[in-house]
Amino acid sequence: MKYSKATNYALHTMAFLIAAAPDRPVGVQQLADKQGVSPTYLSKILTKLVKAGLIESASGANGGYRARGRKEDISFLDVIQAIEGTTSIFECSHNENPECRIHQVMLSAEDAMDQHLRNTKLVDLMK
Amino acid sequence: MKYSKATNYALHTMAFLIAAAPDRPVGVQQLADKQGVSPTYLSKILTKLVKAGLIESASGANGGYRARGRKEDISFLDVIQAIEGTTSIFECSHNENPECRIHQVMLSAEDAMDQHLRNTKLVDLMK
DNA sequence: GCAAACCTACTCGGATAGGGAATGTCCGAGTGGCAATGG
DNA sequence: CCATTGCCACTCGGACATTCCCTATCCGAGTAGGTTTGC
Repeated sequence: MKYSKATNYALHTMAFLIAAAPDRPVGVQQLADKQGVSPTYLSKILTKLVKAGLIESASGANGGYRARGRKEDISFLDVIQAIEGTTSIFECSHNENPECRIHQVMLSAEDAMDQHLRNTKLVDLMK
Repeated sequence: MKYSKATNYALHTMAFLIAAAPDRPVGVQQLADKQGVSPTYLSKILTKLVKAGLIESASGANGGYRARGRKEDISFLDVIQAIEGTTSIFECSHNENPECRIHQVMLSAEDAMDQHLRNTKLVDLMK
């Protein structure tokens, strides 16, 4: 039970993009260098963030990635779900019974964590 | 990012053991039948719970497993950590810097979930 | 002693994660030809 | 007629997107043999 490293890279990348000046997009090479991973690998992660609508990409000369929308609204949960998906953290074997108390407890525990991640925005990191 | 099925089995098994009458230990065969897994597989899960001190085992004829200690004190977190271990849910790639703000946010989010799991006891399931 | 029950080590296939190389695809920007226009 | 200007098509290279591949690790399960204990 762990978050993948991709989530880690995604969070750091998003934090960088949000902190960067918004006029010029940032290339994947620069982002990859900063985190010590290959550009190809990071590109896959960035594509997920693009599909989730958190950033936008520009091809061609002077292209790159740029944060999208109101920066103040982007939460940790947005980034995590873009990478990990939105499936629940726990699956009960007794799924024929949606009333399983154990399942309910696990869901509410997960919800407590999600609330925290939803209320913490990436802009909170820089103050 | 998911809890393993073993955790699921462990929780259901613990709930059953706590609900069972405490006088006679329960055999692994009976527990396995109830959840539709092989006895040998469940045995490995039970061994982890024994090592964590949550249950105790009795060899020989009329042996089996039995909840240990005060049932009211056994929380969801106890069972989960017995199976999954206690390592953190998130590892920051920038671990050379323990001050990483992203890491701190993730830890506090995990702590919110742990609090919930720690405060919910298995006896709460039966009322 | 024997059978019931747990304990442990080993194996094994499949799924997933982490990572990289190569290739495909898109797009801005330079370039060059050509026509229109003004002197 | 000649030079300047403007326009259009084409190419080219930079940059993202995607596909394929390999490796390591973990999970879910099962087998086999050993050990303990009650009768």
